[in-house]
Amino acid sequence: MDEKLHALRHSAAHVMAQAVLELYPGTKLGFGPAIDDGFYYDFQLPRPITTDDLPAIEARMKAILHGKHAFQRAELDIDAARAQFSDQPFKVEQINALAAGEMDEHGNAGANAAASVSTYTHATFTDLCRGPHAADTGEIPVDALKLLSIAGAYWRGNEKNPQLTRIYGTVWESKKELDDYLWRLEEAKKRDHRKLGKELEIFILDEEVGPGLPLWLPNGGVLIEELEALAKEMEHNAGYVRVRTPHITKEALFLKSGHLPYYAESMYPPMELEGARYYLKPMNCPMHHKLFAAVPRSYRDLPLRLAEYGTCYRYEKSGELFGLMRVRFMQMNDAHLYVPEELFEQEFMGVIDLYLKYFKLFAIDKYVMRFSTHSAEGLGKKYVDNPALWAKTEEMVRRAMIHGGINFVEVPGEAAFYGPKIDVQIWSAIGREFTLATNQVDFAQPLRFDLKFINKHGQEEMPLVIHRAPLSTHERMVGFLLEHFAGAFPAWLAPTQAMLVPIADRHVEYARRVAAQLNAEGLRVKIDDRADRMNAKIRDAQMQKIPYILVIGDKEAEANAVAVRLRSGEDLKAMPLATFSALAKKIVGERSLELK
RNA sequence: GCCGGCGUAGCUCAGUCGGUAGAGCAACUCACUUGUAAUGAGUAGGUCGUCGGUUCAAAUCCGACCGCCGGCUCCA
Repeated sequence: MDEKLHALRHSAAHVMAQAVLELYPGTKLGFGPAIDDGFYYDFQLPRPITTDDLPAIEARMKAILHGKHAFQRAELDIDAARAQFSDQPFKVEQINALAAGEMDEHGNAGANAAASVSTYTHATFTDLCRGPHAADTGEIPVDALKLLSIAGAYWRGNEKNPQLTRIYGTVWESKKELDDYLWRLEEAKKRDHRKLGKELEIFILDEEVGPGLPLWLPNGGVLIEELEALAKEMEHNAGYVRVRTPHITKEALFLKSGHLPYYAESMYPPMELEGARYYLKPMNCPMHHKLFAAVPRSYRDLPLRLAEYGTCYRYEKSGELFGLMRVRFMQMNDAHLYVPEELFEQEFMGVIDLYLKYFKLFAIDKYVMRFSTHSAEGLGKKYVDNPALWAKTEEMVRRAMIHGGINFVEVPGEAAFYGPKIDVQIWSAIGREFTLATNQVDFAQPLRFDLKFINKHGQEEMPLVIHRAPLSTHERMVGFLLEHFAGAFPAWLAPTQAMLVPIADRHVEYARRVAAQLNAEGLRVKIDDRADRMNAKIRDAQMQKIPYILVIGDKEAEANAVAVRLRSGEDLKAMPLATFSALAKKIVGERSLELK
C-alpha cells in the first residue's frame, strides 16, 4: 500500500473513533490501524452494537469529513501523555508500555524506552499515534468510504485479555476504486472453495457427521487419488520409503513425544479401553520415531525417509473451522527424515527443492516462505525448554536457506513446539492466510525417544529429524487448488477429463464405444445422454469446468472421430479419435497446465 | 472458545402488520433429434435447523441448543 493510501486509511480510523465517541460517550479506545484493504478501530463500548448501527456511524464520519479539520501533531512527555489520556485505560497502558520499552509503536517487543510520545488531533479528537496522517479530513473522499463489518477482537491479540469490538471499514482514493474493491470481493466469493466444492460436487460437510469432518464425493476422491499418486512418485524418486501407522495410540506415547504436555488442547479427549487411555493421533511423528527405533540403524541407512499419508485428528476450536482449509480430520502428506547432523543442510534443502517442484507444477507463485522461530517467553510453555538447541537449529535453518538463495521472512513465536520450521504461507480466495506446506526441524523428539544410529566411527549418534508436508494435507491442498484454479483443474487432476456430447440419440451408441475406448486407455470420460439439446450439454459441461468436450454427430460417427472443444470455448475442430486420445494422454501424462 | 450476523425445496432466493408456503434453476416424465454456452410442456419435491414458550393462531414474536457465515484467538 502506498503512503498516501495508508495515511488516508489511518486518518479514517481516527475519524471513526471520533464518530464513535460522539455517538457512544464513555467508549474506551484500543488500537486503530490501517490494514491491507482498509482500516479498523477497536473499542470498548458502553453497550453492544450490531451492523445496524454502522450506517449511523458512517453518516457521522462523513459529516466530520466535510469539516475539513486539519490533523495536528504534538509531542508530549510521558507524564503529560498519561494525564491527557487519563480516562482512556488502554491508551495509558500503551503509554506505559512505550515508556518501559516493552513495546515499540508497532507492538513489537524489545524497543527502546520512549521519553515522549506523539499525538494527532483533528477537530475535537486527539489520539495517541505516531502518524503520519492526511493534511485534513477533507482529503478523505466521502464517497470512497464504507464501513464493512463488526467483530470481537482481544486487546493486544491475547485471548486472556478483554474482548473489544472491532469495526472494519475501507477507504480508497476515489469512488471508482471503492467500487472496484467491492467488485473484487464479490468475484473472490465465486472462487471460494466452499462454493466451488458444492457446485463441482467435491465434498460435503454434514451437520450430523460433525463440524470439520468433510466427506469426499467421488469427484473429490479423484483429486485425492491423483495427489497421492503424485506424492508417491515424487517421494519414490527422492528416496523415500512408505510406512503405515494406526489412528489411535496409548497415552504413554504422547507423553513421551511431548504432545500431551505441549499440544493437549488441540487433541481429542482420550478414550478408555481395558484400563488404558488411547488418543486419536494429531500427528504421525511419534509412531514414525518408533519405526526408526524398531531396528538398529547404521549411518549407511541414513538419511532414512519415512513417508505416510497419515490420518490425523485435531480438536480445532469450533470458530476456527473453515471449509476444507481448517478441519478436524486430515490426511497429511507427511514424512520424517532421520538425518545425521552433517547431512542436515542437504536434506533440508532437498525438501525445499521438492516444494519448488510442486509450486512449478501447479503454477503457484503467490506465497511467502516464513521462517518460524521460537520466542523466549514461550520456553517451557509453548516450546520445549532448551534455549541452546533452539539457537543452534535456528541458525542451521537460516544458513541453509541463505546458502540455497531462497527468500524468506523470519517470524518469531511461530515455531512448532519441538523446533523451528519453514512454512509456506498462502491466502484463500477471501484473503485469509494459511500455512500450506511446512518443513520442520525437530531436535526435541530424538532426545525424548532416545533415537540413535551407529556412525562411521562405531559410536552412537543422535539424528536430527525433519518433519515435512510439501503437499500439505489433502483437505487444505484440495481447498487451495480449488481456489487457485477456480475449479478449472489441469486435465490430470480433473475428475472428469472429457464429456461426450452426442448430438442426437442415434449418436449415443457410437459415443458409448468412444467412452469405453478412452476409459480403457486410462482417461476419465463420461457421456451426457440426457434428452437435451447439444447446446445445453455443452453449457453444462463447461460450467462443470470439464477440460475436453467431445461433440459427436453423423460426421464423427462416420469418420471414427470426435469434435473437440476446450472448456475455454476454443474449438479444436474434429479430429480422429486416435489423435484426440494421444493428445489427452500426453497432456495428462505430463501433468500439463495446458490442454493442447 | 469469544464478539456479531444468518438458518424457508437439491441450489439461489421471495414470503408485508402473526392468519397453515412461493419462484427460477436442478430432478423426474413426455414430446422434439437438434452442429458448439440454457427446446417446450407436464409432474413431483418443504414438520420453514431443533426443542421449548407466548398466542385463538407462529416461517414470522421470545428463549435455549445445533449448524453455518464475517472476524478474534489458533493452525497442516
